[in-house]
Amino acid sequence: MDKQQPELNKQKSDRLNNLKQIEELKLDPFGQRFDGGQPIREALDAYQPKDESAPDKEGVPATVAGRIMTIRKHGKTAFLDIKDWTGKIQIYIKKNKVGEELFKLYELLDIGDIIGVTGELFKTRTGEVTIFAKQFTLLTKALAPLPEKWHGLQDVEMRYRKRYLDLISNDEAMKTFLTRTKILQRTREFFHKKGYVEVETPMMQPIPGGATARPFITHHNTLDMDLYLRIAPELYLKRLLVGGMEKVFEINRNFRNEGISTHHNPEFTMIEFYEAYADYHTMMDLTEELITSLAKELLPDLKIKYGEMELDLNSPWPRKSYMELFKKYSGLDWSEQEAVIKKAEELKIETKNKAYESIANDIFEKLVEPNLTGPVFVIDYPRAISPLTKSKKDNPDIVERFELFMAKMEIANAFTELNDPLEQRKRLEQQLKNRAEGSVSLDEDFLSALEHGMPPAGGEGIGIDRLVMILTNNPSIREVILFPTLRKLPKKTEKADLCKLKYKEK
RNA sequence: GCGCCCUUAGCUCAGCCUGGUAGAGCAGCUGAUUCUUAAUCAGCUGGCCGUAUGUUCAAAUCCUACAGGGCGUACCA
Repeated sequence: MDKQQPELNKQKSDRLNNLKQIEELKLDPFGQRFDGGQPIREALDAYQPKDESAPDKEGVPATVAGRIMTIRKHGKTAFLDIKDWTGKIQIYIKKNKVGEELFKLYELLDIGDIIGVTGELFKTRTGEVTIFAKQFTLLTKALAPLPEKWHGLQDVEMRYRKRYLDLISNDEAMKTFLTRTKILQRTREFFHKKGYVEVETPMMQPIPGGATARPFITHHNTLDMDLYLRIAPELYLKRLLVGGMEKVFEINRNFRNEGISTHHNPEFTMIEFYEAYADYHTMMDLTEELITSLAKELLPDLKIKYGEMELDLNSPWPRKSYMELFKKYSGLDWSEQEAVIKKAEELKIETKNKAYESIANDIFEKLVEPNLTGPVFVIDYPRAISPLTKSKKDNPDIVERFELFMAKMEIANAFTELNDPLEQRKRLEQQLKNRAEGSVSLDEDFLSALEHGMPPAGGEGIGIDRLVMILTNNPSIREVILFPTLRKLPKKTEKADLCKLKYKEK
């Protein structure tokens, strides 16, 4: 039972046919360098007179390049909408303006093709700024059709798998990702202005540290050793503090081999920054200043709508203690161990083989966090769940740590860094003891770095993806990561059938 | 990991409850059209109804399994 290979999609074969005819006209269907183009936004702006009494700038020359989104044919004339990443402009093509030869090429154009156009700006009868084409050139023939012009690409899975189609056909997606790069750029500028330097530390680490997530393992053949994709850069950045780099930041990916959800992607972007001679109060001020300045550019009044929630980012942001919040929402004092454990069992929280602090923290996550619309700094955490943090002077069981919550999500986590090597060893050993077998060994080199003296410092990590979610009002982390982690498709994936076809002919 | 939901033309979606020859819009093709804009008008093409198994005279529709995806939940100091 040999099933016939399905025929090439009709639309694709039609386009292939157009391509052949273009080649017969001695034109290159995949184009050449195109000089002198301007962003479409700029062309549109060039037409609009600044003050309204000024006359329209009829006839201003314009040259743009972009993808054809729609074609409205009228016999010997046509209107095309072409789009680049700054905007969309209408092109008017008239047979007796561009000449017989070019008009032949126009007739072979398809939606999705990329063209370059030179002409003059004018306003149509209906008031749309348009380029009256004198000249145009095909820069790339598109052999596969675009998604539907009005609804765009809706299929969520395909939007993630074929992000290029999402970017072409959904303006909102493009906008989100351009905003994301803006946020990254502004963040870098912010830290540079504060005298920080950007550094890069290993993504592949022999001992994964700085957090407790399960790591991804890989293997180096020549060295014949296992390496772990980092779960955090923390321990390396602290080594730099020891080395005398006083203000450092790193923006890069972390990898955690845990579940996937609307708030979790296995690889995610984090900025971590460390400042010598500072503490967690310094970090709070810095964070508030940074996020406020990022938000101001997008939402000048600093009032953010995120889904159903409304966040007011105007300073000052409240700072509330962990213990206080615990009491407020659980109705129990953190020190009432028996009552707390009972409550945990009621809430179906796993309590076996778990440290008390970790059980209590589960309650915190379940009962308190859903109330933290924020922005709010939760400060002063229990020591046992914060092994890298310095204790408060007046209470060794509480540490100088805060987490920033926005829209019920943990956005940032920061400490006054623990710089006592003896205390640090104790804490890490304790942590290892509490963990299941098969956990990783102690990072002795990190401890010896501390023995050489790390200045008192404040340090922090901010989850960039989640911050972008909030600032662009996206409900899923997959909407702000260009290529989110997805399952591999089963054997029967869609083939790039045209490529095969072309290859066969040659 | 568990629960609920989704998968039909290149794209956006109906049809499924109540089994009986697979529908629309966009896109595409042919023709008309020298200021249209979700252009319009006339005609046409295009489906392994996610995959596999059942039940049935008959399955897009009902059952089961699997795959991919979404949401929720769990895990993730």
